[in-house]
Amino acid sequence: MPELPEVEVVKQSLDKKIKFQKISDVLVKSRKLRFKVPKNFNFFLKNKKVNKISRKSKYLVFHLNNKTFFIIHLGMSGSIHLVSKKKKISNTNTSFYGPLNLPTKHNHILIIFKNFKFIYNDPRRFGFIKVFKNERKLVEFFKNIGPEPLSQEFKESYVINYLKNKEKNIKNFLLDQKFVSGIGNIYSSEILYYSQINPLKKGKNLTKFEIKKIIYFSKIVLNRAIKKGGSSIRDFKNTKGLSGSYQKEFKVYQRENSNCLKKYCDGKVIKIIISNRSTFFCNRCQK
DNA sequence: AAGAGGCCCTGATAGC
DNA sequence: TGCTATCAGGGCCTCT
Repeated sequence: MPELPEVEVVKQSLDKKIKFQKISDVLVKSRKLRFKVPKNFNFFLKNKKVNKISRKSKYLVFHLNNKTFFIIHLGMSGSIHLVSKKKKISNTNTSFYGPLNLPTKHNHILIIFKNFKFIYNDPRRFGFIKVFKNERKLVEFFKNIGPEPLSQEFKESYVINYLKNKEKNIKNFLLDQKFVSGIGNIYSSEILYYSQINPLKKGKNLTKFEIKKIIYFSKIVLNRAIKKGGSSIRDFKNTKGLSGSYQKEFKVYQRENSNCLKKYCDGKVIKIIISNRSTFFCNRCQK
């Protein structure tokens, strides 16, 4: 689920609520995530304060007061819930992502604060948690992560140089976190729709103008999605309020066989599989 | 070295 | 009702 906009929305909500709060305990119900939850996770967090939460790519980064860090990646199905300890769970449960009601299954990690519980839920267990003893180790972990699409680094000269002579198609490049970090399967299709580029087009064949459009619309689409609280699909029918609404603005994603929404284009949205991932585009106006 | 494909896991949904 | 197959928003690893 979570691509850059969703993780950013979670980060913003969390930062407000748990900044400067002290962790009183950690309960690991299941260590079996994408990578094993470290054995010292409880010891590492207990009695520390969360100074800050930031986002890097699709990772949430928790800055602890003794200059150590831990990160959470939500994988495909991870979500975070804050539950007030004082009032009844059913009334006060706050979901920053996913269903408003707290799931009963797959609540793998509980981080206990003074007045609330932080719950990491992840049915598919593709998410993971890692800890870092110092900033150097954290930076080392992120060394292969490419520039943020919303940053100045993601600019024309960088992209032109990167895609030069590359056979790989642009859809796969947008999913390649080493090239640009934070874009996933939904937003890659949406960005290419706005850019009017066929997802199968090879990196080396992109024109300067097309590269400009990709950079421009990456920023537009992602910023708009953040503003809309991210996208909630699959479970969006039974979520309210705090879940995102950008799915209402999808132009191609999950719109297979529908008419292209571009003015004066009478094409249809088609779905193809690229590297085992569904890809949606208009075969008339995306060239 | 670059690029394609398999795989980790559970749940929802479609089709029979 | 119940079976099986297919598909999900990610990314690491292996193979060519």
